[in-house]
Amino acid sequence: MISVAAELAGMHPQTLRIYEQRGLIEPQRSPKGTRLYSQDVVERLRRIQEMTAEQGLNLAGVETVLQLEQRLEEMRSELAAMQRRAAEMEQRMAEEVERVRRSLGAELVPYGAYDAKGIAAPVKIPVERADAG
Amino acid sequence: MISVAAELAGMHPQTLRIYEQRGLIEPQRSPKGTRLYSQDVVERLRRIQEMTAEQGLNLAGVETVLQLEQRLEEMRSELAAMQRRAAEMEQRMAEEVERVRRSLGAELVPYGAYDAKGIAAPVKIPVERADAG
DNA sequence: TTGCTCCTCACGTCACGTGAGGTGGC
DNA sequence: TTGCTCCTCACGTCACGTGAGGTGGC
Repeated sequence: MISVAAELAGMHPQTLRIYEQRGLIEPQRSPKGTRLYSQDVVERLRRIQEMTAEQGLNLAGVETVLQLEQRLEEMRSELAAMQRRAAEMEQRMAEEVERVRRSLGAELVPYGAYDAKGIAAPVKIPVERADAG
Repeated sequence: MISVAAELAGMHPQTLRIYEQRGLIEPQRSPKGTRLYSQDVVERLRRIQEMTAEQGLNLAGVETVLQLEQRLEEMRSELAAMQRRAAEMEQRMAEEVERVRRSLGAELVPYGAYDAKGIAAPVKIPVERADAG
């Protein structure tokens, strides 16, 4: 399996062993000790190859860059989640304002349910106000 | 000035010239061509020294890491701005809802503020119904 | 003159990758 | 046996830092 992975990553098999020793990759092992390389590991190897061969990083740089890229990725998704939440909140708030505004008129009308994300249950509103008679 | 900056950064003066040639730093120049190192540049040099000497990065790695760190910093501030905006919006919306509710008169009384997750709180409704009297 | 600056060239060191050498199981 | 795997050791190369050498202005 090491020869296949090395071929796929464009590297020398011995290089893969060295990278493993340095903790850059962690291939599985067969019961007999043969290294088994998953698709993920091969992708990581390609990424490393790109950094070392094309950009000229050394292995210390590769380690640091991989860590930083992971943090960047985490932050990206955090930011995306935040944007979703903000948009959601904005919409909900706008709906709430609209709903309450409507209730200023002659009648209070029931409004649609909130979605399934653990939001407070909708409240049924009396159709006529007590002093409206 | 190069000797002072080199001393401050713990480097050889010649190393500073090499870093400049590689585009890692950009010191000012006096009218006579002498390099002038600002505090910012010295800080950057210290950061580079940390990466090369302590972490063992080469210059290609330093370049990449510095770029990544800058992007991370930008993202951090973007995230912070986003959080501020969300909190602001939440407050504004809550105020709006409150204001409109008040204008309904005495009967509709909201209870409980919105919680931190931007979830709408249930609304307390007048107990009397038109047909209940 | 001394002590700084500017520059270029050359050497020493170290990290890294590759190859060789020797082993063992299908 | 062939062709793979496992491992360790050693060499070649290259990047990098340092020093030397020679210049010029306060």
